[in-house]
Amino acid sequence: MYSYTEENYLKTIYKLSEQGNESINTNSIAEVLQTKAASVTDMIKKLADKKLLNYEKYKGVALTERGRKVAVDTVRKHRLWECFLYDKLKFGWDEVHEIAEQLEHINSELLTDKLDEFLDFPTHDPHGDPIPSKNGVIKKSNFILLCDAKPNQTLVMSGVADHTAVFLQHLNKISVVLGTEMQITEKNDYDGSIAVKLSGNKSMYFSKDVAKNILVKVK
Amino acid sequence: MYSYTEENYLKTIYKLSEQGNESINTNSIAEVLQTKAASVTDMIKKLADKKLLNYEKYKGVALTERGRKVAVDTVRKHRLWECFLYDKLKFGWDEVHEIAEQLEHINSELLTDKLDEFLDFPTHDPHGDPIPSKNGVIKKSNFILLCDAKPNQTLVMSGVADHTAVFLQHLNKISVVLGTEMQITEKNDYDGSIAVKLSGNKSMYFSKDVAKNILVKVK
DNA sequence: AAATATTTTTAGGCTTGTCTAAAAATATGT
DNA sequence: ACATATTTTTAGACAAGCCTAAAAATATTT
Repeated sequence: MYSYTEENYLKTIYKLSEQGNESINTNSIAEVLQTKAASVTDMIKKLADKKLLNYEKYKGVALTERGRKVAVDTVRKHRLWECFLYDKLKFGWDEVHEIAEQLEHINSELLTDKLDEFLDFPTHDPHGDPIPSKNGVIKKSNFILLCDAKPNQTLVMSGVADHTAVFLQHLNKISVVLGTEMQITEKNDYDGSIAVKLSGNKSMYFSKDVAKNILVKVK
Repeated sequence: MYSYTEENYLKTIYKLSEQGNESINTNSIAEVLQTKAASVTDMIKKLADKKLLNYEKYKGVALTERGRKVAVDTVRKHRLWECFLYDKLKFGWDEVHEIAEQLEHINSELLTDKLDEFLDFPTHDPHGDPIPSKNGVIKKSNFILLCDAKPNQTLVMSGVADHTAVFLQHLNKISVVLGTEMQITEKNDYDGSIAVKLSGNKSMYFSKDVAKNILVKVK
């Protein structure tokens, strides 16, 4: 239906839209896709011709409903494959993204449905991101950043704001995984660092850089 | 490493080689890949430049050792994915090929290894074809065509010579699956048809057209 | 408001993989 | 063996997706 490249453009524009930006500009797409602005302009025109984007010269782009559907479907496939790689093949959560970048372009609706069923209809991928439903609905998570959480509540580690392998590997190193429970015991205004209490009377410090990339929910 | 298209050319040349032909000619590749001879010539030159094929103008091509390795690895991935689709996702054996044609191009050695392990190191795909080992060795099956088998031996249905969906669906219809046991009770020279006895005192007729596409092994 | 800086688009070109039409080589038939 | 048929290759073109360099539009400074 749509090419590998077209799907990647749509997915990128979708993700930039999710990050708040109303209208997406050429350079930001180029940066994410590691390509040049001129190439982005070419593709934007093509996708606008196909009614997947609304585009006015020099004014940036926004997804149409059709474009959004294609993007969300690609995200759905990506996250389902990540679940497969993590749950079934025992890949680490720092390894799944790269392979899912390829698998997300496999074109078979029946395959996606059967994979979903095989995985027992997961709601979140290994990084805590929600998996869109077949008809394109994404359940908004009510997660907050650890650095914004209040002390003395029981918090459950539920996701990440930084999806890079290096950050995920750092969490591995300090044994922080999805489901880890903690209570903030101390917040230091000076450097934004946070001390928490974990189960079994263990405690741990998070620098601001780490705390601002950890998503938790209040238990 | 190699493009989707390059892998498909190498796989096609490999399969044509397996079917006996010493040197593979341009037109037969074009026919399998549903493309034109001119396109094949272009790609052949490219693959020969990359030392994946031995090629002399107007004399056809043969895989080099390197080319064979790439082709066999693609076949390995294809057949492993077919096992996954059939065993885990419960696709029919007539449905798996088409999807595996896409999945075989996913590029991750670790993924292939972990998939192999997840499937418990299968030796044959859902059509009875052998799965090459990681280092490129294929165990030759000692299967014979049903039409060449002798009467009064116990035969085990073990593979197919025709991999098309229509043939596989026909076998579904007559309930012939891998593992079905039978004994030939009658061979008709006139039309090549064969009568067999199945378990539970059931019997069945195979036309020559069907019998020549069923592979069995003697129990 | 003019000058400067930044962003975006256009113009033209490259590679991959495809095509058609014509030329060249090989194979076949008499 | 020579004419004809078939196969293969070459030549030139096209679409997708990318590039660089230059031009045009927009944004920012002063």
